[in-house]
Amino acid sequence: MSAAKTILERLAGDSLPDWHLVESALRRKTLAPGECLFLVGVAHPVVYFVKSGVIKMVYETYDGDAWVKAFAAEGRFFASLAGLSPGGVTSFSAVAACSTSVESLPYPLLDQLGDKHPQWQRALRKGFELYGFRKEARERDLLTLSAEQRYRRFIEEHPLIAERVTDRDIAGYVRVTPVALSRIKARIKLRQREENDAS
Amino acid sequence: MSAAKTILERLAGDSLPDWHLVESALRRKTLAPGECLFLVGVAHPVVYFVKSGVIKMVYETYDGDAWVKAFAAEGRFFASLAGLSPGGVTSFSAVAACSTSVESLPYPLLDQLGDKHPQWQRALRKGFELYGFRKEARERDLLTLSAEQRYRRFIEEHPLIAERVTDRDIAGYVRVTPVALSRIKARIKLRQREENDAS
DNA sequence: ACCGCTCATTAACCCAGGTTAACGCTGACC
DNA sequence: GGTCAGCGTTAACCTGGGTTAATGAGCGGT
Repeated sequence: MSAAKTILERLAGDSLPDWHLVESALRRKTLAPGECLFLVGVAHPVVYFVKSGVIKMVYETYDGDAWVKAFAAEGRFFASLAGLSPGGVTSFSAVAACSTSVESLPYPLLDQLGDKHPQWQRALRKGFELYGFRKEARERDLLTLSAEQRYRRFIEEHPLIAERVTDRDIAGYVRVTPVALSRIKARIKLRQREENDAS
Repeated sequence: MSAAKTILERLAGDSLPDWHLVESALRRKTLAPGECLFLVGVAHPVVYFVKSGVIKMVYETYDGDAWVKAFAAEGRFFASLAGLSPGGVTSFSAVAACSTSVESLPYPLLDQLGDKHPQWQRALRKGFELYGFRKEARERDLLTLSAEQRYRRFIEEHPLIAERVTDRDIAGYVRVTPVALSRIKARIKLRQREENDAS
């Protein structure tokens, strides 16, 4: 069973017709740590499904900084929305944060299936709904939490990702430099020690 | 012609069947500056369409800070995605940033229409797609730009909103305190004056 | 005209995080 | 085994933004 099928049927809440069309369009790819799935600024109307490992989605600035928009681990799907619409280009790069294997589907095919079958249209709508929902949560964290709070939340909510990616990438996700993250970790450790001493 | 119809048909790229059902469910509301459209944490499966004015979507933290997630001016639609799904509650509050009039539709009706007509399902999907697209841009700005850059971009891209809302709200959107925004503005003005003197 | 309110600005002080650089560790490659 | 590169940590210094407080401008209410 492909990862894509599991993920899409969970979205649809139903089995999906014409699956053979999808099956033959499905591509599998394995990436070594640091290997690039797609670059920013290219036409790339493709949806990815993560089978194992972790993909990081990265924004790069002119001055060479790289900030991590999001991680996607097993069971997640993702795409650059900007790169899906005709004529659009990706707004970020996708890079393997550790050994990772993914499946991919061309978005035009999904779009066609959506026009043909209500189950597919529904799956796509739910997909965008979920995607928007995640972005909303991320946006809220960036707006309302401090750097230390964002770090703590990430460790709590994604311990399995945290142990597989470098601190450098975690820093990029928390939106601080690696140096600052190191200080934050030291601060937390210090406070824990103080609490233990007090008790 | 209602604002909702214009916006939804633009999304669908088509005319929408069963519009009379929508028409009778449509509610119009006018808000004074500072008046609240809905509060955070309530079940509120409603989609809004802005006819005139500006709505600000606000995250409030425990310690009383209020950060502006987004503004919606005429021609925009919005909703709390978290508040749309059954059993979910809104993740932010919506408040009029100036005199504003809006139209609203219950989401369950739209969901039903989506199951019934492909044109509606398509409109909804495009709606979520667009919503996600906007979040993606906002997320990128928060990750990759400095406070000053975020301010400049906001002024450039939304001059018509900027002139209708308070600096306090702009500060909340840029994610700095009003004091810091004032300093940023002073810094920009100072630099402009220096440039003029040099020439 | 007066009051009271909110908003924008400015100053003073403080602190978290950015920057640069040094150091040690580990793991890949020869 | 030796070399080299990248990572995480720590220290020193600097800066942008948070905090608090004072001031003044604008404005609705009486």
